[in-house]
Amino acid sequence: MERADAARNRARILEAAALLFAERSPQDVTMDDIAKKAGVGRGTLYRRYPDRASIAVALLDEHERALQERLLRGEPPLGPGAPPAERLAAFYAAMVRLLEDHSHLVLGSEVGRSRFETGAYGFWRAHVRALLVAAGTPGRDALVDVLLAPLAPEVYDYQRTVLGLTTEQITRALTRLTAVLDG
Amino acid sequence: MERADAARNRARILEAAALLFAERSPQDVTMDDIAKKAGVGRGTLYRRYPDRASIAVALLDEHERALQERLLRGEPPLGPGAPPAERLAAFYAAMVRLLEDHSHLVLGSEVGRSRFETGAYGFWRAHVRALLVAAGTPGRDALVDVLLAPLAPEVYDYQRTVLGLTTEQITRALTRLTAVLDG
DNA sequence: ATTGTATGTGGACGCAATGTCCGCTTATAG
DNA sequence: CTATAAGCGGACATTGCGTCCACATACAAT
Repeated sequence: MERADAARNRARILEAAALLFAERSPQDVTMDDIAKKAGVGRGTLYRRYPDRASIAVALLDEHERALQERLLRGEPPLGPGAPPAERLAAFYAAMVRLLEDHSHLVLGSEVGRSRFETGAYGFWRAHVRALLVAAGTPGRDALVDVLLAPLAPEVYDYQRTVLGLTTEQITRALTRLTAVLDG
Repeated sequence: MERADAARNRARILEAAALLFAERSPQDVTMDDIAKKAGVGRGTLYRRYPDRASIAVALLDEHERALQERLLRGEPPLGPGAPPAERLAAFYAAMVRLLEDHSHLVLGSEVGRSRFETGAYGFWRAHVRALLVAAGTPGRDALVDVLLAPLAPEVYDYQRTVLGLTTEQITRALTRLTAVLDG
């Protein structure tokens, strides 16, 4: 059971981190910045969150949970019921929304390899793999990560920020990937 | 024109870096390690290579050039002449070889966003885009990076190291992506 | 209420790596 | 042989990380 002061500080930390992540590039936010803004000491911060990524993950958590819930029990085509290809397309569209709405958080949490070690990646992976099974697509195990790769925050950020593509263009391109299901 | 001692030191630095990158994880190799192993001072190292990534890029350069040459002027299906889908499949196979043979270098050079800023990425991008144009595929500009995303070193490394997939499995999965060309 | 104690706090501290700076050295040209 | 531009190298300041521990405080048991 969590003590009252601990709970208060956790809330302060998350709030401060959200503000800082929103106002500047995630890797320019130091653990010290977060501690200062939250009004807690360095040790208190490290007690719960060993690094920046874990804070961003905590902040993302609720949004990701909401999407996961819709994937499991929501209406088709996102939820169960629709054909696999349509469900995959709906999943892509939803992920683009998530990336767009919380790009700063996602960039803060999932830099490089750490992306694969989050629980969320495991969930997306299981979901897409199930769709591949349902569609009877061979070579699932390798195809899953291939299909998830374009959702890497760096890729999305590059497409949006550097190339100046719209969310619609990206969503359409991702939708074309559903062609690999039936083949 | 480059002075003799400068050329000697450049060679020493690259050789030392190659050894170090081969023997341990790239991010565990510090600039200081490289300088020490090369027998040069810190300032000498920084004079040419502002960071680890630029050294890895230099080391990768010749291998990438060789592939680029084959893409431009080599035999089909890698070089010009074959249908776009086959050329894309051949490109994927060649990139898997490159990633496999030089994974440590690639991981050292292209962590996260920096991948998109290398000249090599620009080349791969132009190549794949040309294939999309040749195939008459719509939505090129967004599709290019989607098709290149699974070649991100982190993704490949995750598939090989953590999931334990074979190069064949990965190549086959990538080959399936060529389905998006005709559709 | 009081007190005991487990839990939590906070900032000082040591460490490791970065990138810069500048006096010294050396290659090369005339 | 000498002038000089280019290159060298290591000391230094800086920055961020993660730990540690003396102190504080919430909560429960009496």
